[in-house]
Amino acid sequence: MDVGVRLQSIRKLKGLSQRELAKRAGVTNSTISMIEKNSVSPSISSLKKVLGGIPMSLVEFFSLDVEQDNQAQVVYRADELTDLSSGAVTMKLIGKAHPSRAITFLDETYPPGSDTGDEMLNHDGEEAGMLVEGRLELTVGSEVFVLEPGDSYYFDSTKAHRFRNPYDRPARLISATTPANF
Amino acid sequence: MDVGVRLQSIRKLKGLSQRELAKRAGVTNSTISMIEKNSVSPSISSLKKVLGGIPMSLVEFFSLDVEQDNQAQVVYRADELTDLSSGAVTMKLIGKAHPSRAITFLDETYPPGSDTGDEMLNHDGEEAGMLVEGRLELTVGSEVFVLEPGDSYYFDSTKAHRFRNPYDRPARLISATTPANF
DNA sequence: ATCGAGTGTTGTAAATACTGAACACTGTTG
DNA sequence: CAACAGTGTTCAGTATTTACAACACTCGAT
Repeated sequence: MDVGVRLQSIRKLKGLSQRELAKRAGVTNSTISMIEKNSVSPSISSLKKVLGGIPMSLVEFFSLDVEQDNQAQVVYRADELTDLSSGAVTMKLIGKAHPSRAITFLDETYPPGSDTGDEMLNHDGEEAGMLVEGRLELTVGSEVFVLEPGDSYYFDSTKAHRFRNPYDRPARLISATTPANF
Repeated sequence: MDVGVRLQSIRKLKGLSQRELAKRAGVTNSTISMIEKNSVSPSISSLKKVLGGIPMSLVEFFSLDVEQDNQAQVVYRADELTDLSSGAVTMKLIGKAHPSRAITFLDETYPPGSDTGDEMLNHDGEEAGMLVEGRLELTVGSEVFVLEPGDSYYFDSTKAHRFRNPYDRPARLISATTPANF
């Protein structure tokens, strides 16, 4: 985890000295010194105060650890996607080389008659997508929508949701979910 | 922020008692009691220990505050998207009704000859997309790729990147970025 | 109704984090 | 070189957090 190293790199990135950051944050320079040297494990309240001087939220701060993956494959040809299909629905994942990815980006095809059941409620995360071909029925909570090509959606993954294709042509959907569930 | 309330609701959601969570986490029940009552502000190390008993990461824990937005618009028709175009490139944002969204989900059109400059390096976040129509040139770091319809990409936003359409037909791209920059 | 096992909430003492002031080290200026 | 303004580190004292143990309470079962 290494809170100290992370804080130090952020601080230097912003071009701040320990004293300067300390003044903005309302703590002493020694506090920052000790945190950066990992000689203490700061309390939430003081870390929050410190980050307030940057400024940066706790979420942003802790999100930075995922950011060290690199050198991974960038472009995936149409035939290189990872197949995650379950049942009739074809789901292809972009970014298989990113082990700790933040986004699940999918190319999904719903053949006529296909259906995802209600999904679990996920207690975090959001979901967005755009229909590229065909027509697709989307249920979110108690609302039902019919998507046409070019139509899109955005909702909290906490809400119960379901995709269904009761039409006679396949529907193709490009979607993004965060955080990654797969 | 209210760390206490959040911890308590997560713990109850998992069906754990203070003592049960304490045992799994390797702390005492009184610690958890006091944290939940906000009578102390736990240190990072102890909060991490506590969350380890759930289990849940610090990122997940702090991400839960954003999750309270609800009742927002779900489906956006093709003509309802927010236009974010800058210069020649047409960029349409899905999910304008989500003020604190986690994903920037865009429908982008690059006319022949268009180009995004090198973008700032963003020190967090990831980026994915799939080409739907036309051809498009993508530069990431020192590598150059030509995307065909159905081809996709995934990379860290920290890397310098640029999109360019030197061809004679418009290119249409669907992309997702996290965290939201707009 | 009492026992037992569960719950969450306190005191007090030990452990840990934070402040304030000193220190040692750089680079710049006169 | 000396004075200075900046840097990060360290140490003693103070403030806060944590463990351990006792307490009060609820709920079922004997």
